[in-house]
Amino acid sequence: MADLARELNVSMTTVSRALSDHFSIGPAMKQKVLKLAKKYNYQPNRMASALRKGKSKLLGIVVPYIEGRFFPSVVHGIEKAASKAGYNVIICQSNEDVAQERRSLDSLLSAQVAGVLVSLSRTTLDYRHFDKLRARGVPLVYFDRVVEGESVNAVVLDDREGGYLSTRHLLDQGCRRIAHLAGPQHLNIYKNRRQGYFDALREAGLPPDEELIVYTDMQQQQGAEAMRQLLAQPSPPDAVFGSGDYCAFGAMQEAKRQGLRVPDDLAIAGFSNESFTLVTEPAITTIDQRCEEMGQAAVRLLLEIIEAQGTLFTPRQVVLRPELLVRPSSQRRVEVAEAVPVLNGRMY
Amino acid sequence: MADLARELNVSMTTVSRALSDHFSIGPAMKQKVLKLAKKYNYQPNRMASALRKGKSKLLGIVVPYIEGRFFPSVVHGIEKAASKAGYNVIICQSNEDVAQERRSLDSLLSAQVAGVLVSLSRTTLDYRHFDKLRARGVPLVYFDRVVEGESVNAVVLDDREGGYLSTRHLLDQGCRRIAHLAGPQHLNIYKNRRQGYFDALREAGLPPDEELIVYTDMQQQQGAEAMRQLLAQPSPPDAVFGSGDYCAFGAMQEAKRQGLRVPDDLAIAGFSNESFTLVTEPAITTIDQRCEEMGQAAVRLLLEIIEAQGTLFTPRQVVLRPELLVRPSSQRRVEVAEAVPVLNGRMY
DNA sequence: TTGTACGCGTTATCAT
DNA sequence: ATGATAACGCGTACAA
Repeated sequence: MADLARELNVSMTTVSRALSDHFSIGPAMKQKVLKLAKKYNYQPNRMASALRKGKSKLLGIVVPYIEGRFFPSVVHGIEKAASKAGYNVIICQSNEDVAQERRSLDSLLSAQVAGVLVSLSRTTLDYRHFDKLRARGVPLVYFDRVVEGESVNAVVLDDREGGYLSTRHLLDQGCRRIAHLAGPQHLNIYKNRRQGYFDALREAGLPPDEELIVYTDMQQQQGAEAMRQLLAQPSPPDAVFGSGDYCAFGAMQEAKRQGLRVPDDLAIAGFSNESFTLVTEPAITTIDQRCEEMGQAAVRLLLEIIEAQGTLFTPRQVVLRPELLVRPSSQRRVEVAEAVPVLNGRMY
Repeated sequence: MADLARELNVSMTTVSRALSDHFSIGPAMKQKVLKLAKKYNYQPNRMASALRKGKSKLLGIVVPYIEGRFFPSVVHGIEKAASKAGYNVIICQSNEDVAQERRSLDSLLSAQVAGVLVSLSRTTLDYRHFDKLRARGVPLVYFDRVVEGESVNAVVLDDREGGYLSTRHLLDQGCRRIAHLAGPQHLNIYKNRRQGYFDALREAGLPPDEELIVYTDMQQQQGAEAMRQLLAQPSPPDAVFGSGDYCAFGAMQEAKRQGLRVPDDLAIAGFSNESFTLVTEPAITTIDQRCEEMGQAAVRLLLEIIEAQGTLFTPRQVVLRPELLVRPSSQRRVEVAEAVPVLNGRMY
């Protein structure tokens, strides 16, 4: 900037204003400055700007990990929305570890981020480390794995609705003994999916049967193990709603191994729309979590809060509607000819 | 810092030095400062530090997108390695678009990153925008989709070896007419995979047959379409080596649809170890690309260059060895009982 | 061992 | 419409 100012025989103030399109600078001057800036390949130093203004153009993300389908897609959505708004995104992984989550937050604070998006680690039971953000006036939006309550900003999928839709669908297919592979109940996503399952049963006038609920860690093996338990019962289930695709798939494998036909003897539904659910035989009915929308919604909310800095902002919880994807694993009566499922995957 | 200095009746210099563990500060003083810093919840301002020192603790990543299996895993590896070294990572997506790739670089320069990791967009044919980095003294490491040549720093998979291993394996299974679903040849990864295919054939004394090579965009549908073409030929192939898992899967579906048995009538191998390859029937033989290692290796190389700033550093190309994962889609003679394949996927 | 004073690149304030 | 100046938070050359 100093170079430009010298060459144009104006002050740095003028240059700065011209570059940031300040109204008090004449169009002629602006043109001259911009042209010279281009010529010299001037790059604004955002750090200096942020230091001076006390406002950076950085957002922080803290996720448990970047793998599988869910988090990468959400991050994808976040980065897309953020960059459109002129923000860059710093990403941190907590690796499902509170201590690392804490360190990530400190790191982001040091980096002077303008706001933070968090999905809680599985081992986070105490939320005090997030107070630091508040204390420093850094807005926070949770997504998916959130702190419950009206006092936080959060974007979540309606997991209850997802559980409800799945179970309801299985009921519609004529199933009456629907088992549920539940996830760790201290995570509200799994609690809510189970609640949706209960709600659908109740609505259908079926009493919940504890025998039909198996608690798992959501892995494929545990799904298979759970299936073994369920099939060993005197009156085994005629359908399974799994809280996740991996365990649902494990259950399906075990059922097939024992000679059951899917969906005729046993209908199956999973959760998360993992890409592999499209290529199993049969393809697995599942719930799409609107990952990318979730990321976008989270960024929108966060930017809103950032812009409302100073003003009082009433915390808001955004709830996204899940989408039920009906596939052969649960379709007992095929009414319409089914299109061949196609992976719309990337080239790698 | 000013507050601490005042409270301890020392200068900011002393505080600064104590916090950065400078040798000229006595242990007693250090303790006092650190204690008070903790009490006041002091967070260093990295921006100010970076501005002053001209060196930030930020690395930039530019990837085409964050989806599928490959890039998320590499990013995972990068973030892990970077944070271990005290760096934060800013992530940008080019969305396979040169213009956006350019903007991402500008953005990262503005953010004053200490170094950049890039995997080229599919539409990048001209590399001049990367000169800006050099001009500004910002080290650059390419990974996977790289600029060819000895003059750049890069980490790549030995794609040729991957193609060779796959084809060699198919030959070992007794296949003699091995088709190849090739990818866009201006991307070296696909060129190299094809080269490996050629090499294996030559080694086995088989002449390459252009009839057996179909060029695709790597999508599932094109794989199926390619399979149709191949099976319509007078002497159809007895094996297919696909440059990617999606097109290999499309080919397999089409083959099954036409009544062929896999692997007996047609053996199939893909590339990339997408998670779905484990759950198809049969599970698809593929090549693991060592995604996480690639990320780590890229960071290691980048940090080496950063630390060698000023010194002359000879550009280096790191080549990772691919791993062939043999699965039922290509195994004609099962010699050992196969363990049940298990998705080691995350809980979502 | 500690302190003084300046500068990193930018922008807000006040003056012209 | 433009300029002079100070300040954001930190690190360091130099002096003490």
